[in-house]
Amino acid sequence: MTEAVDTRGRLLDTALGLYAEHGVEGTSLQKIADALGVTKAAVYYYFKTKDEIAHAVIEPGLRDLRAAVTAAEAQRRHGARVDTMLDGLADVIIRHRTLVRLFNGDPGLQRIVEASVREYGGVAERMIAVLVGPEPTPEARVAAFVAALGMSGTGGAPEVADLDDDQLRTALLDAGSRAVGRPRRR
Amino acid sequence: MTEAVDTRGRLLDTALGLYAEHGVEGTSLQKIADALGVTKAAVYYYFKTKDEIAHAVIEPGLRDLRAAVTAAEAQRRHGARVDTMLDGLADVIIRHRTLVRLFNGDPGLQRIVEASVREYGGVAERMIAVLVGPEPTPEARVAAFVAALGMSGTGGAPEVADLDDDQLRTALLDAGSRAVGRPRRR
DNA sequence: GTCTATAGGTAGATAGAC
DNA sequence: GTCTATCTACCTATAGAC
Repeated sequence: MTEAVDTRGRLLDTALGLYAEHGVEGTSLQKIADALGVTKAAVYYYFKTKDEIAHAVIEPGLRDLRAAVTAAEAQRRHGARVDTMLDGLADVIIRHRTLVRLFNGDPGLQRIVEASVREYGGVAERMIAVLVGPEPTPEARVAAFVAALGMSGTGGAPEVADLDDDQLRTALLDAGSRAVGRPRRR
Repeated sequence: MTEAVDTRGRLLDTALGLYAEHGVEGTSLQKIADALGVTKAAVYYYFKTKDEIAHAVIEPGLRDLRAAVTAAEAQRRHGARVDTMLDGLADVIIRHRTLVRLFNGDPGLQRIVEASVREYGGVAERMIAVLVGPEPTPEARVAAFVAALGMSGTGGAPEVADLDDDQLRTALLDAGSRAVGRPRRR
């Protein structure tokens, strides 16, 4: 614990907020520096390049999602794999509301994610594979995408920002489960 | 019908492709001009500003979506309103695969859309209102967003680009209908 | 209808003072 | 750890030739 404020952490928070507003490619280092109240040169003290900032912004969300996918893959039966996956996805969405929306939508952020294949490791593809299950029909693939993209997009939408974490988590899980054809009992 | 190629139309197609790759704010006039094989000045012959291009790119999709929402609102019973809305949304998604994905995800494009409120007219809000119905519980609101954003995001996803229009349309409609709790009969 | 040329500004990135 | 100053490259946009 240092006495100084955590400038690096504040920088990442600031960058995420600006990404949500202007997209990654629309967010200049100047904008980040201005919003943070420092100069561009100060930003370069923490990160060597612009891409490195975006990379650091998405890292925590990517870590949590990878853990959720791994937990789902560990289940033996298909039904349990799907349930565990959607449950873990809902948790990740709640913990990273803004980030997950950009992850699905902003082309600039997607470019960053795909460029760093090492850490990425195809986590989205693994998630879809779990949701699709052993019979990869077109219908099953589309249903998996609708559930995953619908839950992610909704979790980051400003229109549901008024819901508290528990309400949103439960409602996302219900809708996503129905989309893949596994409605939850009440 | 002119002998000359439709440069203005090619320009809009080119811009949409670049938007999908780099986002609206990451797409410069230079990139558009280069991809088109002309100079920036030629681009300015057709459009006075950068925003005007983005505006023209989204206009056809916005028109079709508005028509679909209006048709749904004209139905008397809630069930018919939802069915008509999802059916119309699926059609719009099929006709504008790339655009609809950006519409939901790219912050730069959303800024353009919201800036032109006249043509916009809150069509997204009207669509959600139709899907939510007379009882706007948090669960119903979330389900409406999951269906709409899930269908839109999936329709523009490169992973389903191999499906033909009819296959994708039917699968999107099935998954979206289940998400809002109105599963279709087969 | 497309071009060259250029204005005026901002981008990412670096060097070196404090 | 943050600053000033600066580089080169690119940006949007305009003026005017052909």
